[in-house]
Formats: sequence, structure tokens, C-alpha cells
Amino acid sequence: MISMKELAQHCGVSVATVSKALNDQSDIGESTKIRVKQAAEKLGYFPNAAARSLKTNRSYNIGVLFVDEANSGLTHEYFAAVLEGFKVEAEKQGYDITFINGQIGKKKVSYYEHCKYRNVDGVVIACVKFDNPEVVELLNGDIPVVTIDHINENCSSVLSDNVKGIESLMEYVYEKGHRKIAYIHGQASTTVTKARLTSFYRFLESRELSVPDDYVLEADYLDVSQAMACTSELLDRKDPPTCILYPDDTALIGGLNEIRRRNLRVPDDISIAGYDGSRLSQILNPRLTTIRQATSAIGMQAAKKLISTIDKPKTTFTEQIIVEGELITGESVGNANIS
Amino acid sequence: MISMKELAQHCGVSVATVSKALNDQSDIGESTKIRVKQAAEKLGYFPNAAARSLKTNRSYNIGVLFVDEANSGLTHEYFAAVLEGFKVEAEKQGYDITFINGQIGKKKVSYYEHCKYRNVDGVVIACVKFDNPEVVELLNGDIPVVTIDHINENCSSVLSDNVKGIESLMEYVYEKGHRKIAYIHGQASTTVTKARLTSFYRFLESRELSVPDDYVLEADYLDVSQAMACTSELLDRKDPPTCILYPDDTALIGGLNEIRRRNLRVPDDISIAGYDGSRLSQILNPRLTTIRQATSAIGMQAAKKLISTIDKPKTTFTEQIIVEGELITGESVGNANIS
DNA sequence: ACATTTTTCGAAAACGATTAAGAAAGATAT
DNA sequence: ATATCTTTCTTAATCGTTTTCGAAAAATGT
Repeated sequence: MISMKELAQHCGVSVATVSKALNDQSDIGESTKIRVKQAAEKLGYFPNAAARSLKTNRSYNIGVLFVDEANSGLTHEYFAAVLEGFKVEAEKQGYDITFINGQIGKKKVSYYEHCKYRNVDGVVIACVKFDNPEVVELLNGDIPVVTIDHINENCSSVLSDNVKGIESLMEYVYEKGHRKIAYIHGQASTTVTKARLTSFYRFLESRELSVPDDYVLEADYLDVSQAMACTSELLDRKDPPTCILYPDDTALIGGLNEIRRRNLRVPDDISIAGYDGSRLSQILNPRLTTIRQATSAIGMQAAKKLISTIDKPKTTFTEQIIVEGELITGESVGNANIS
Repeated sequence: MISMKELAQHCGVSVATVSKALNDQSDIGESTKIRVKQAAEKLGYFPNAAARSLKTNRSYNIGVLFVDEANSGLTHEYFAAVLEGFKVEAEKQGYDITFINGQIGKKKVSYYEHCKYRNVDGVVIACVKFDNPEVVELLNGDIPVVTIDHINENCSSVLSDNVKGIESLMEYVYEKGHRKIAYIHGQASTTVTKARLTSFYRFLESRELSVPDDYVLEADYLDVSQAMACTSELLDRKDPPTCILYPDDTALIGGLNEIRRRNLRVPDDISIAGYDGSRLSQILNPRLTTIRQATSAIGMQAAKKLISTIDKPKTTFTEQIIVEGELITGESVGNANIS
């Protein structure tokens, strides 16, 4: 509210001196520095973000690009949790968060232009179609970027450890005696699904196992009815699986409903496992066996990496950061009666 | 990227003229206006937000204050959905969204100071403890504010119609023949709970009904185990209710688990109803009877109201906007065998 | 044709900060 | 004592806009 000029007058020095004092610059006397700082404290001075941003080209503002194709946006449980983790860490480091979109006033612009318009210091991208030309423009632009759950050459990314996730899930299921394991996976086009699927097959390979081709089905993430249909298909087989893995905890509900419709019990008649470790998974009965993704850790790592590349571009590596999840052994996977 | 100065040079006019042309000011010739506009289009000019904000004290930026006490933040399903609705409408009107927090750089400041620092044009407040001194400071400050699900004298607010919500839920349950209706409600201290509870009692009154005092219990919103305990208490009575209303769909799961633990069936043995109309409620089996709160409408109304008070403070009323929800008749409330 | 009004444009100040360059004062060296 | 170097501060330019005010040009009136 009080400007630097007023603060300077109050202290009987020039604005330049005030600026230097507040920013701990070198060419300033120790005594005046503390005098100015105390006055600033007393008068409740704080800088004007716009003026500073205009002059320094640093906004201490980070753009968030979250454009779910299903328009679920912030209601996407997983990404909302990641964003929350990101937000907490960024704010701790003095950065604010602004959503990036495709408009300036009433005019349509690209995401990149919007970033330039707001002069964000960096951008975190998640939950978008990465082949969108506007996203590509942003990835190849001159603004520091970190992506989440997607690998890109030009920038760092933070990834949930889907390989280890599926591996430990399979390990657990295998130890419970299951051999006839079906996997309903999400959209095959995504980085996430590719990792999980490869891990699935690699595990089978390592145990010299194999499953029928049509034990492996595709159903969109979070889509209950598709998961239900796939489950039905699996249960209709003459050799149905003893355990089914789902794309995520929500989609799993579709399977669970179908299972219950057939008067089968979980886990006595059939075992199921989800992915995500959502809130839902732990309040259901039976509690789900699932992989809890470390959402806040993912968000935090992304923020740390992004801010690091902003603050110290010369000494920050471009890298992929893998964040491990955690197996939650609920009650939805039982012992397989090995017959 | 290209500045006004360059654009002016390119057009052979002064920056003042460019500014006037782009902002559709009066003292500018029609022909030069379109010439400038076309050049701006061609060269991909867009304004610098910081410079504009500095000069005009308008940032076209709206602050969002979302400080859940449980630190669930963005993972709060209801408020995340409201925020998403808010975001969509605000962006449509050319405003961006920034989160408000308690820091500038590494220094702790109040929410109000943070708003001033970022020069936001307005603030939407939701999901906070409204008796927090910092929130009060913001409410009484000179920045336009809209609150969500909380009434305050100084500003407009948008409220979910909890009165009508409970009323239509009760109406439905009553028509199904239920008379022994228990209500597990959320924290009694909140505006939301007060409205619902009053509506509950008023409905009973209107039908000249009454229920035992301890049919009405308190359990925190979203708290599964508390809801479970309350449910257990209710079912242990010698005259248990035939229908139980829960604080929300999530808490209801606690009740559902307890009910199933006792080998009771929903809705045959007991009826239950939730609140929120969450995603969860419609994928469960049986589908829940619940009140869907019109989250995106609430967010949209809040954005419209806030932007209106920003743009036209003189002609915008301070008012409470009530947004109706919608009864979702699932399958969790059955006919009561009136004995 | 001259005065007056209206329209259209530009010069310059301002918003609140940062920063390069220079000036004044004090300290050190010769 | 003079020259040189440091330290500490100020002046002034700058970032990219908007906006006031005055000037020039065009339109209007008489």
C-alpha cells in the first residue's frame, strides 16, 4: 500500500537506496540498511508485484496447465492431489500459482502467449494431450517447463513409478497364489499405460507365466461402465481369471458392481485390485488392494525441480524424477485356491 | 513479445495512438484504428499484463482463497468442483485465477496484503474458517469479495440451497412411507449445517411428525468412521430408524459398511440417503439417493457476481444467491413397510 | 474568407520498482 | 599534500503501458 517512494521519504534517502537495502545489495551501508528495513517493517511496506515483474522479468508466478480432455479439470482426484502438493511447495518457496488458459481478455491466444502475457517464470503441465500443438509450442518454447507423468526431451518430468507399482501389485497377487490374472488397463496411448503394461508382461515373463491374450483389455481410466463391460466379458469365459487388475480404483467400482450382480463375493470368489489408492479405496468394504500413488510427493518434486530450473538454470539437470508409490494390501485380493 | 513501441514504429504512429486504437478509445480515427488493429493481429501483439496492471490498477486477475482446515485443499471434491465452475466462467470473461496465500517471497503476510501485492481485482473465498482474523480483514477490506456457502454482510455470497435440498430429500423419503427418519448431520457450527438442520425440523413440523432427540446426531463431514459409529448407535436402538440421512455421500459409506457388517440390506432392511451427488454416489451399487449440489453453477454464479461487482460496482447489488440442487432418486431408499 | 468547433494525433508524465553510472565523502597510498 | 581507491549514496534511465493535455488538421459556421 505504501510505495517505495514514500518509504524513501520517510527514511530520508532515495528510492534507489531503499531498493538496495531491501534486496540486500552490496553497495549500501550497514546502518542505513537496517534503518530502512526497520522502517519497511513498521510501515508495512511490501513490493508491488507488477512493477517488479515489469522491471525484472521475474514474476514469482508459476503457470499451471491442467486441461483435462474430459473437462473434469480440478475434479480429477489424482491430478488435484498432485496440484495441491505442487502448490504447497511452490508457495513455501515464495511462488504463486496461476492457471494458464487460452485467452487474453476476450481474445483467443495460445498457451504460450498466455504465459508470456502473464510473464510466468515457469509452467507445470499435467493432464493434457501432449500432442496438442499448443502444448508442443509451450514445450519447445523458452519458458522452463516440468511435465507430470509424461516424458519430453526438452524438459524435466516427474513420473509416478508405474513400473514398480504394477510390479509390486503383481508380486503380491502372485504370492497369494494367483496365476490367472487379467489386466484391464487404461488408454494404451498414454505414457502411463505403456509403462504399466510393459511391467505387467515383464512380470509374467519373469515367472515364466503367460495369460490368454484377451485377459488384457482396454477401458478408459475412470470409466465405470467400460470396466463393467470388460469384467463381464472376463467372467463369461469358460476359464475366467481368479484376479482382475483395474485401471484405477474408480473404474474398479464398475467391475465390483458386475461381480456383485452375479452374486460373486470379493475376495472369496474372485480377487480384484485397483490403482491410485484413492480415498474411496480405503473406505469401501472390502478395503481395496491398490497402489497408492504418492501424489503430494509428485507435486512437491515437480515444484522443486521447476523452481530449481528457474533459479539456477545453469546447474540444474534436465531429468526424469521417478516417485515410488506404495502397495496397499487391502482385503480385495484373497488366496487363490490353486486347483 | 513485440511491444507497443515496436508496433507503433511499424505503423508509423505513436504509442499513444496504438494504445487508443487497441482499447477502442474515442479520440482516434476510424481508419488508423483498423490499420493498427490489423498490424497488431499480424505481428501477434498482446499487451504486457504487468505494465498494464501497474498503470491501471487492474490486473484481470482474481484471487482464490481456499484454505481447508483439514488441509485437503484442492482434493476437497465439492469445493474443487465449485472452483472448476468458477474458473471456467472467470476465464470466459477474460480473468485469470491466482491462489492467495500467506507469503510474499519468504515473508509471512496477511491474505489481504497478499491480495494487494498481486493486485487482484477481486477475491472468492470458500472453505475457510470465516472467523479467522485474516479472513475478516479481507472481508472488511476494499477488495471486492464473494463468499461461497457463507453469509457475510459486506459482500455477496453464493449458497447452495440446503433448505430446499433437505426439504426435497425429506419429501421423497416421506412419500416412500418413512416416518422414523434419523439425521446424522455435519458440524453444527457451520452455516450449511444450520440451514439443513432447520429444514429437517421444519419438515417434520409441517407433517406433524417428531423423532426421538437422539435420532439426530453429529458427525464431521466426510468422516467415515464417525458416521459408522453413529450408524451403529442408531441400529442398536430398540426402535431403530427405517431411514438414515448422512452428512454427505462419503460419510455415508461408513454407515453403509456398518449396515452390511450387520448383514442388513439396503434398501430392503434399511434406507439411506446421502448429500452432494458426488461421482461416487452414482457408481455405487445401489446407486445412492442424494442431493446433487449444482457445483459448477455455484462456481459460475460466484464468478459472475464477483466480476460484476468489479466491473460495475455502482450498479451491482450485494446479495445472496441461492443455487438449487437436485434430488437424485437412486435406489438406496426403499418403501417403508408401515407397520 | 475567417473564426470556431470538432476530430485526430503526439509528446510527455506517470505507475513502482531495479540498476547502471556518476558524485561525494572517506580511507589509503605515495 | 596530492593522487588513487573504496564505500555509500543519488540521479536518471528503463520496463510497457495508459492518459492528460496541447497541437495540428479537418470540418463547420457565419
